[in-house]
Amino acid sequence: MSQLPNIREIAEKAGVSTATVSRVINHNGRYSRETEERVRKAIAESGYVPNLAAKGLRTNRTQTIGVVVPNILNPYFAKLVFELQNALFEQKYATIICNTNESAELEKELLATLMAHQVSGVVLISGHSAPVSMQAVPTVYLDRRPEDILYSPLNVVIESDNFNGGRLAARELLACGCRSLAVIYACKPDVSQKLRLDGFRQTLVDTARKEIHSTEIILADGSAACIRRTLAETLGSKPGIDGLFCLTDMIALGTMGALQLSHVPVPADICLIGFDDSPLADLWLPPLTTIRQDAGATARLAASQLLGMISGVRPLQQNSVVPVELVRRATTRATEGKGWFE
Amino acid sequence: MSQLPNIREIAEKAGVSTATVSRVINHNGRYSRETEERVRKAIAESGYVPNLAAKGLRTNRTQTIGVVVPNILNPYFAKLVFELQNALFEQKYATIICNTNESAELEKELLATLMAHQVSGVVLISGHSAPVSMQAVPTVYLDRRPEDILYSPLNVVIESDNFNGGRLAARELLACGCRSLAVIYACKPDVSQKLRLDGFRQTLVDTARKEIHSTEIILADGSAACIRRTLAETLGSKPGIDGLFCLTDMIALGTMGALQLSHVPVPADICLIGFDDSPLADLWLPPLTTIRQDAGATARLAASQLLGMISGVRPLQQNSVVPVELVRRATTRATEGKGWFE
DNA sequence: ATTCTATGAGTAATCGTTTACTCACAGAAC
DNA sequence: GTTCTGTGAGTAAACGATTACTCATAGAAT
Repeated sequence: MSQLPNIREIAEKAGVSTATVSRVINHNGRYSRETEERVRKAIAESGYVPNLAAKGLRTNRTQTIGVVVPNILNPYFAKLVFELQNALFEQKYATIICNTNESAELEKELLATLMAHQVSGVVLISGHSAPVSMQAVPTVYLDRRPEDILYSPLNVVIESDNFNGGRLAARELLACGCRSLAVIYACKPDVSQKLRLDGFRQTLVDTARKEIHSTEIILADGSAACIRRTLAETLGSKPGIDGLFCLTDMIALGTMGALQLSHVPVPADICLIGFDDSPLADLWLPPLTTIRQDAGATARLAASQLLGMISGVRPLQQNSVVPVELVRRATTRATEGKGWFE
Repeated sequence: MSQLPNIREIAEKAGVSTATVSRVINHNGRYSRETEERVRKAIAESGYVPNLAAKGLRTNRTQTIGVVVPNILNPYFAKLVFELQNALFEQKYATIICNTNESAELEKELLATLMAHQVSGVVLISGHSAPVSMQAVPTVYLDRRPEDILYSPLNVVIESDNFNGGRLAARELLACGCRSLAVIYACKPDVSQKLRLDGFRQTLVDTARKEIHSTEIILADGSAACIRRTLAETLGSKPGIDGLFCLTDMIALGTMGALQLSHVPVPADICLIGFDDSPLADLWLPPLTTIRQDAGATARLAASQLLGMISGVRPLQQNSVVPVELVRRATTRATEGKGWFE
């Protein structure tokens, strides 16, 4: 039960005042080289670690960032969180990660908890905007932009170039020779997903070629069973579909599973393209062609903007768009003869 | 920039002292029903949230738990963390999650950060034991048991019944009629994996049947490329292998990919069984037979034991073993004729 | 010799809570 | 009428850091 040493003990041990110890720790203020050495020695010998609760109380800076995520079980979000954490830890910030399970109510509760913990900033992947009580906390909206976001020097949005992603997907399918396209998504697309959809539609309109048809497949939910059912129905009523754009990788993998079960060769009969470049996309067989959102770049940008706002820098722009790129793997290369299956 | 309200403002608004407000908030001490109502009203009206840094400073209880995990990108660990978080949040505890990327050095640094944050307790999935400076913090070692763990009323180990899991895997393969088995794992198995291996070996010894052979395939690393290469070599030099036990699901999926690429039908030619019951096991095609570690049960047990220790209860046992179970899916059912592929 | 300036370091107030003491008051017991 | 007991609520001292002031000293400038 030996109590942890506090700053007073260090001060005593080094024969200085607590103020001096604090100054040495924070490289803040003046002290002689000799004093510094004595203090550092005392710290090292006693294994002293400053109490961040006390520090946070005094300075209102807790060195803690709250990250709110819809579902950490989704590999893409896990990647995003992983990268965020790395970037923040480098700057000595700890990360409190919260799952909302897509529930707006739970999200409110979690944000209140984060406020209680006096987080220095918040990263929100949510699609909702934060309550007014949080306007004083620097916030980065990541990946999903809330519709009713209130712009302020403490709010910033970072999102992938979803519109262009949708366009790239459409072009790739067309380049593979697909003529009857379908886009497939869960019934309540968020703002980001709508942009992907817009980019896709716009591209088809722009090509303005009579022989190209397109339809939309809307899923009641994202489960494998639902995908199988809905896909079977659609393929039954509209035969000839030869290109599918799935608005997320998870849906793409579910779709691929459904196609494999019905012995539809991919990409020979149907080309398939996802969105996210989830770690699974590359692991799957056949590896999924997809639109890559660069989780590392996005997370690093989010971290730097957030830390900037925390240290009082007004963000240069309220809205950053991270480029996306097509990652061509095995589900769109129009191969000769047989595909990966059958 | 309106400052958050503090307890003094609430006290003023309700016409009582801060002590009374605190007592009402913590259901601690005496106050009349009428006073309580006035205080609650003031709290609700001002959206007051107690400052946990101050509370933690005073009480040494920060309502925060540190969770240290080797790699949150591994779906099984993600599930564990997810469940832990749910269980802890229900009890009003926040969770700081840290990734060690399997680095012992980074782990030390992360633990120091957690100490600085005055966490109330720690959950460690690591294989190493915590440094002595952390002996005062209640700790749950999860999933992987450190070899040199120091038992104390503040240390507890929770692990799956790995030995029995190994046994179940061996029995399942034998029940499928496999006669030439192999177990496949990465070169530095941790304690848990060694136990799985022991259970597997022991079962083969126990059956004591001459016609049953077994070998071990040791991977230099867990990458898909390495699995493919090593597997090809082994299958080349020792033909006839008809049952594979992979010590983790991720290895199992890599193995399955390698087999699919070499057109080996699963389970017709080779039966395959994993360990963990990662969310991917069920998503994959064909769905993977595996030994399920119940992440939900494990996490809930960990949370309750940790919160128990935090509130001063001596744990009943230092070492809890959570049962595992065989989940039979499509990679071991010896089907008639063709398997899922070819 | 006096004043000025720069440097190094200490004093003490402060952050927002909790909680050990203290106390006023009302009713009960004597 | 006095003492005792229980209840409700206030006072003020912590908790461990940071930092605005203050001050002693020494060397430079006058």
